[in-house]
Amino acid sequence: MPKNNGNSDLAWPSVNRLSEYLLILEQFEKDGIGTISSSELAEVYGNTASQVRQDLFRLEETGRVGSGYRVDVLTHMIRKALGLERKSRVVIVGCGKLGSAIAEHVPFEEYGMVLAGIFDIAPDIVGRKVRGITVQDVSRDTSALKDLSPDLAALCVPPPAGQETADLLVEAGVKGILNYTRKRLRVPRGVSVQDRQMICAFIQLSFAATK
Amino acid sequence: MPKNNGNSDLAWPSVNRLSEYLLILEQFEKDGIGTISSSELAEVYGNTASQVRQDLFRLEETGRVGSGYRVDVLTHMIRKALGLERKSRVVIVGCGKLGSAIAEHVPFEEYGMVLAGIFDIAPDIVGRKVRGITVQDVSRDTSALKDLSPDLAALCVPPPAGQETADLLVEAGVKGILNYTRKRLRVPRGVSVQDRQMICAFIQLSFAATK
DNA sequence: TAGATTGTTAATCGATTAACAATC
DNA sequence: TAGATTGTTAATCGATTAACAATC
Repeated sequence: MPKNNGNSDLAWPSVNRLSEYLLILEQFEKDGIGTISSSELAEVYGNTASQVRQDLFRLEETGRVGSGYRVDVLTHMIRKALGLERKSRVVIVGCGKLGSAIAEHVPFEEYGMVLAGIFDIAPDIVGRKVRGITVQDVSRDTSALKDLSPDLAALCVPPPAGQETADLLVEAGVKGILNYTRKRLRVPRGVSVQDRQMICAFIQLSFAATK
Repeated sequence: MPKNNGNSDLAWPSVNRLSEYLLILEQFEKDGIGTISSSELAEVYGNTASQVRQDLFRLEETGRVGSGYRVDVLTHMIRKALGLERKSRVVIVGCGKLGSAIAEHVPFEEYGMVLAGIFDIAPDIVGRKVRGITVQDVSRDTSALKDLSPDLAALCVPPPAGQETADLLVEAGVKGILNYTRKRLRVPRGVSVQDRQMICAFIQLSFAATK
């Protein structure tokens, strides 16, 4: 039986769905459900069984003909395919409402990441403890950022500081930036930026909702 | 010259890009740039000139052969195509760090939306003023939500309350929900949900960054 | 005028859906 | 065994890219 080798590259739409399947499956796991079929997963996700199978087909090991997928095996395989054993080091830059929301609510440890540091420049924020981490001053001491050897960053500073801060991140070796700033960022090749402007989410939602 | 009628339906990937073009163009406008070419926009967005033209082609009125697109005309046409004259009424449910970040930083008014209300259930949050709006108690008075006749909602409550709160929103007539909760929501047909779990953004970023 | 650049059709590419044999 | 359901290939559909005539 031909098996798929784990390093086959996943299509981008597939990666997006897999990360969401993972959350769904973990919910199933918590609810004590041991096995699911592609059509059950499709029902919850909101796509087709065929697409689910096509997505899972790329994974190393998947289901059993006739009886479906074991939830525990599947979550493990998705984690592996998405590279969640990597222990990526995350930093948050800008610790206003949004930055601290991310720090406090995103379960990094559960998905192979570590919140390595939090930065800001405002005197009334620097020095505070957020989720057990002391907020450091980016402006004064660039080496502090570099010393953390961060892989990924969430950029939550006010728009005017966006590019400048992104440059610092790149210099510190960050390879991926989640941009919550309204400004577009210029980064060198090899660094990926995902734009996550909240207003766009609302615009898209408003379009979808009146369709 | 064949012109495109404004109600032609846009492809979903196109809608997503258009909402981001809009932010870019507004930045250009602020910088005093009056005209841009498809290749300049593509350069900033990070796609091809051909794709940009294909996206803009669907709009009612677009550019001028030989000399590019007028930034002001284009922003106006994108706004029109995305339906941003609609004055959608937005409510935020759950006013913790994330909910209040959205309330304070998302420029609803600039994009044809109104922040109509903010809700929570925690006694220490209800009654506070956030962006000039008094946080109301959802649990005690469901009619308060209904009275606002909300169109769109951002769901920022803790996971256990997700479905229950979504039900309230649907009952109040909400047609689109931005789900920041980790749980999947069940909603009737006709209501659209966009899942915006932050951890998924990090997972996707980590995958993209190590690609 | 010559150069630039859109509007728009056609070609290509990739992703989704359909189908069904294999088999638990 | 019969029913269910995957693994996997093929067919379809849609989106992106290429190309170029029209024209500012």
